[in-house]
Amino acid sequence: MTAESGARGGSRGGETPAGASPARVTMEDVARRAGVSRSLVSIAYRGVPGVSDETRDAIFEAARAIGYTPNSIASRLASRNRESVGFYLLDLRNSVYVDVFDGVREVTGERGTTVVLGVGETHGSEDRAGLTALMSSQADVIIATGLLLPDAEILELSRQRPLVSVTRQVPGVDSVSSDDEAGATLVTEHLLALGHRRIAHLAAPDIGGRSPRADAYARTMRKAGLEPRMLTAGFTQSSASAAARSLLSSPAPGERPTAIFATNDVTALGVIEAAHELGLRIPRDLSVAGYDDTAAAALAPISLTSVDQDARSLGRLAASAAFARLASPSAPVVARVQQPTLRPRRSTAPPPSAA
Amino acid sequence: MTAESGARGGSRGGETPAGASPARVTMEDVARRAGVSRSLVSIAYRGVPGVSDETRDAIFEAARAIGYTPNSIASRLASRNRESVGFYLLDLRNSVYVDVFDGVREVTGERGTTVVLGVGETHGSEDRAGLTALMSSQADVIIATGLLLPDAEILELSRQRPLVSVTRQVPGVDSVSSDDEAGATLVTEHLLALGHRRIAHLAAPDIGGRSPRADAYARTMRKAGLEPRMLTAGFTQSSASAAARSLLSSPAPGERPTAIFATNDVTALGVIEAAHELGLRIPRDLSVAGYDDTAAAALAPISLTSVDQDARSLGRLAASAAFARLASPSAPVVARVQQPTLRPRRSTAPPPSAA
DNA sequence: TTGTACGCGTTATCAG
DNA sequence: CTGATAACGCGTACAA
Repeated sequence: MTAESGARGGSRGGETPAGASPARVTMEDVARRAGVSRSLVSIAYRGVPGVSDETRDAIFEAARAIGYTPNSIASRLASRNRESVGFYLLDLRNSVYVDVFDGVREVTGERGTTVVLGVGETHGSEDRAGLTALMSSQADVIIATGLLLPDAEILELSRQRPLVSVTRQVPGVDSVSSDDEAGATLVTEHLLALGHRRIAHLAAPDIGGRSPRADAYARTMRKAGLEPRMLTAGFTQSSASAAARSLLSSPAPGERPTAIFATNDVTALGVIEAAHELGLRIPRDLSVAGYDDTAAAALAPISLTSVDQDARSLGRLAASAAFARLASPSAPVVARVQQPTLRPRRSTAPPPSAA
Repeated sequence: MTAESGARGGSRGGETPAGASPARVTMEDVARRAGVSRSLVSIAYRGVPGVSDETRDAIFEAARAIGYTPNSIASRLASRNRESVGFYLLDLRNSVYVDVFDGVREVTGERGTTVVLGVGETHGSEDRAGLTALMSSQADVIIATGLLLPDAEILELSRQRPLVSVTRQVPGVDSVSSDDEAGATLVTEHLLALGHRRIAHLAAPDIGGRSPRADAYARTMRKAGLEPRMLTAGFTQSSASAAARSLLSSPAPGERPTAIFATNDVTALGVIEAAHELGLRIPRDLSVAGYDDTAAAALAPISLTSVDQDARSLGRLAASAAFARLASPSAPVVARVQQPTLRPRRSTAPPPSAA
């Protein structure tokens, strides 16, 4: 990402930009131009009955002529429309969250609701800022995925504004999630069935909630009479890579895990990177599994075994839940859970010893 | 992405959600609770001088107690602060745009400006909606990357609101971009230097602007005495994959290109997919190069030769340009251009014949 | 159908 | 520091 700095581009013949009209054009202006009252313009723009087709056309024509753009800020302030949804996602670089977003847009799109976006940061672990920004912007309900806050704080925030947590269950808060225990169990059993015994788990950082994936991994290992072996890394690929590197290089050859189950695809990619650096081939020397069935996992050269939680569907359900909450604020808390699907790919195979 | 439908989750003991307070708490309420005037509360929240530290604390304490969240909607309507920036990006799945966004956030973050997001759709080619949404939300300047609109329409939109185009030059509009001709030339020359002669280019759809990458490819080929061979695909990986599949399977063996230069990494990944399906190995049977130096390109198993345009830096420059435009609306149009860097990786190698 | 008047929650000004 | 008052641009009865 280091690139030569740029040359100053020419300003084609000293042109002056077209935009930048200092005074904003308002409905008032449109009304005046069209020779009608401001209320009529408002009515025309909202599409409610009360304007003749001709005058309506005249109004839009006038608006176009003077370059009017409706002010949604003022509009939302004036109207009691309690139907706007805010969407918060942790990380734009993890496509699960983007999938969720797409799902949300699918249903909000149908209802004509606009969605305000808030974006967090994996390194700052500061969803607080993004979340409160959404609240300040008067989102009437917030759909959040990838929340890093401890359960207690999420519950507290949901006290200020209805909140639907996606991808993560939070007691006392509406949520739509996938059965992470089931998914992690599927992965671990898959690895066991292939003949692996030294299976390590690269867990997500503790964020003051449950850790269903890690728990299910550990339980399944113990049930098979094996000792779980966990290590923790951050949320980024590079931090996972560093963790995996030390795991794979330090122990005695016979100690090294033959398979690593990473808590998600992003970190699984980090494991793959580390393996490459160490000259370990996948899956010959090491099996790797992730979680989320990200786009990258499906790429042929990667072909990462993963778990599909159908994030898009989660998004759809979350949007429905959000609207339902808006409709009946005091209905009981809903925790919807979906069943995930294992997607076995070439990154997992029998261990070397079993070959 | 097809997953089993979900089971209805239990509603833990019929709890009722915490949130959903029908009446919104306002500054008025805070003022009353703290025993001060509304003006003072406003002053306290804006951080302007005029409040003693003690009363300020008291105000915030009162606000916390009754769960007050400032209403940024009302605030922006009332304030004459014309400094808000809207950011539009085409596709959340193409990490270049996310890089640009990060760059923008870097500088807006320093200035404390919040950024409103608008997201487009690659399949709909409808940036209009996203853009006008940003205008309606009263963004005072718009930074847009991945614009699909024809030059003329962009120019027209920039008439309504100052606009900075990132990643693409548009005559008459502020822009920050990378020298695509230079980058594409680097790639083509790289392939030529490796000994390739049958080099195909997978171009982006025509969107009514210039096509610097395709042009540079064609020019460089001709200069080497070779016939350019172009085909066009959509913006998605799958459409690129389909196009590449037909290109690679139909022609007679000796006709098949030995290298494909795709217009960006997303489509290059599509080419890689197609090659895998056809049993062609990279780079042994086919060299592949992309553009953008996306995260996926750097992954060891992919190792895609690409061009780094330092999108993050583009984002930074765009934000600066946006603020500059806000400061002097009638300054001449600026077109800043950065020089890209070739990132040769393992996906490109000498052609089979030269081996 | 049209125009009037009030309110949304804040900012901003100005005289106390 | 306070309290009153005028915007901000528009939604929304209500009356004409």
